[in-house]
Amino acid sequence: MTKELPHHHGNLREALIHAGLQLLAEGGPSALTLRRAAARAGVSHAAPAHHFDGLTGLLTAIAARAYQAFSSQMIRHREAAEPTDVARLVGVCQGYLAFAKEDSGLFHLLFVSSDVAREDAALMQASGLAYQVLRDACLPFSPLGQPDPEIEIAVWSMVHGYALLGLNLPDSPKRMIVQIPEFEVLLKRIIANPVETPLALDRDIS
Amino acid sequence: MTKELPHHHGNLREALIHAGLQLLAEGGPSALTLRRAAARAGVSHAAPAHHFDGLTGLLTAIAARAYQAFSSQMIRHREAAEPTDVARLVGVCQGYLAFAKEDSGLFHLLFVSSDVAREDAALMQASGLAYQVLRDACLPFSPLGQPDPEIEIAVWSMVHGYALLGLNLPDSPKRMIVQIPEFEVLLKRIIANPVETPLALDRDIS
DNA sequence: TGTACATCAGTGAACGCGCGTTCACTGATGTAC
DNA sequence: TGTACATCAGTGAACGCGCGTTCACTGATGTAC
Repeated sequence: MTKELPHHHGNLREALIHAGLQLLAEGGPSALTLRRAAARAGVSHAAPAHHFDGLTGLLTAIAARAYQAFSSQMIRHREAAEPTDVARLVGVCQGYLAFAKEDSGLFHLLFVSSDVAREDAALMQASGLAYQVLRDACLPFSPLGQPDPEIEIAVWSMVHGYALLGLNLPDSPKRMIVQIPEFEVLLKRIIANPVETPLALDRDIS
Repeated sequence: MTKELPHHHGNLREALIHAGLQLLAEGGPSALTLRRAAARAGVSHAAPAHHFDGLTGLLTAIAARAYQAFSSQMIRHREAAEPTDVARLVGVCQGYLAFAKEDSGLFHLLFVSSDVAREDAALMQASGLAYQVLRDACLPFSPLGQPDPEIEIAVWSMVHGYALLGLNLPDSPKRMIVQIPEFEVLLKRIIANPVETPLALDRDIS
């Protein structure tokens, strides 16, 4: 807590990013301000101006870092799954949901916050890598063996909506539903029965 | 603009709600404050305290009104659709998406904002009615002829995720997708091929 | 119908808060010679 | 190896901003008699 770093911090930029990640994890989106991040990093509130272009700059750098954690979470769940195409896609989605639930402050930053410079190069690269994980997992289910926007958006929309309904759903409608089904069950409605090739299923229907 | 209403406003509560709806529509979630709503209603900034329990009270009243508009939008699209079960469900979803797109400030208030008193009775009633519209539209696709959480959550998650990705998606991943499919196409993956009864499809596969 | 009075719904000044930002400054670091 | 000096990375005081809230007040409304 007490830092004896004399005047020059050494790596304040990195320290501010980590402080911001902590603040978001602890108090949600509204908990992160420049002044608080500076205080958490043990530095005066004017110091961040030497490293970031205002609050937006700090938020953008944190968002890029958060996308990396997001990708890692999806990959971790994928690698822990059975080595089948279905299990790996389910795993990626479970990583998506786990990140949304466990790091909801970061999830909000990635998908909701309007204070992030979305055009930032590092951020765009990090987000592109994250979405590539999801797309790769969808590839085995594309009818032509190449990326298929239809299945990608179907899976992506469903997992994203499921994540956000779980996070933000008012209690009233939640109570209207007797039991929330597992996401895996919902997902299989999409991937097990491709509309285009109903005869190519590996379930025997004859 | 210039109001000659002398001291007593008449129906300030209603005027504040409408001012808030306007502010949200014009400037998004951050544009609505007590002071601005009061100014828009042509009244001093201290006046709202006589009608609402702080900012949260005003936001909650606005959210209840927004749920009514949300329901209306879904019903309007449903009634404009062909009188088939599929077309009506597609219509309800298109109403859902239209509301999210056209009234994104209100949509944010309903599903994202943390400044709303979710336990408010009027709000819970309004949200319950809105969700009932979606549930009713799903009913014809439930295998047992009674509400089926699985299909409801599947449809709900997908339409919700599709709406939010369309609103908040960073440009980078958007550019990764060649063409965003229409929601109707995605929806039919869910409702046309129920997992439980693959042989009961009305498409001929023999 | 008239009068006294309680209640209601506004006003406007003031408060404290945390915020991002600016500014002159100073101590530490790095470099040229 | 030393020395002069430019540059960098901090400090802390101060600024203005808009916010929600409080407070004593006052004009308008409604009611009892």
